Amino acid sequence: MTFTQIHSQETIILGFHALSDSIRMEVLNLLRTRELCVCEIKEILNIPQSKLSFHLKTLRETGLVNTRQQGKWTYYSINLSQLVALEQYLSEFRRSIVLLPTRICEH
Amino acid sequence: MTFTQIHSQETIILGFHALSDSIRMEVLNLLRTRELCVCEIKEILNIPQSKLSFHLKTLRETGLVNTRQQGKWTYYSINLSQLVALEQYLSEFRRSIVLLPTRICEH
DNA sequence: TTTTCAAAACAAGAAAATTTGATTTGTACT
DNA sequence: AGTACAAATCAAATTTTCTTGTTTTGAAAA
Repeated sequence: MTFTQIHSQETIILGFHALSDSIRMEVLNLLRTRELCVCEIKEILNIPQSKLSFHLKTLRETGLVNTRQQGKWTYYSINLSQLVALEQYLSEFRRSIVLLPTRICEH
Repeated sequence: MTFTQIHSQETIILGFHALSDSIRMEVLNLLRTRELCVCEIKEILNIPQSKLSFHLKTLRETGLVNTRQQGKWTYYSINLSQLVALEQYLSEFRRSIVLLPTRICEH
């Protein structure tokens, strides 16, 4: 790769994987304007607690969300920097593209 | 969602899924500066033809690559517009984020 | 029309991700 | 200590994705 790479390719790939699920996307959408605790997300999405926990773990592990524990509750919020990292990866990748004319395979 | 959505959420999710695999990413990288036919990609990546075909299908179905048939060969190239669509989705999503102070769950 | 080669499609098996229900952990309250 | 609730963890079942080897399709050349 010829362009800046702060995050490893593996980190980027895991990030895109985290974004490739509708439940995880819904969670990120909910967190766009405010932090929420698990029980709130669970009630809004109306899914089992362990299922949500699984997806929250994916989002946590890929750095897309932050967590904050307060008493019994755990609050989740968006981690802007990781989102920006993925955005920049795509942006740099796209800018590195050179559209060349058709060619011939030498086989 | 409060912002522009040209592509359906499902299309976006499938797009991110396509980007969440190292072989598919390597293919996209190879296509950054030129189109290549399947046999060329296969030799560069050194993977079985059917395996490559599977991943190329994913890239095709999600609109990330274009194909051009010439004689016996099929040339693959990057579809810029789909890449831009994913980039814009991330960009708009990120810009829609409002970082608010901590709050309290009303449970 | 037979042969050859590129590449898609297919079917079966393997691996990975997701779902489900149950259990555990941690914190606060009595 | 005992109870209650939030949320993580775990194990088993299910589903989806990926891999492998084989077969089929299509285009060109003999």
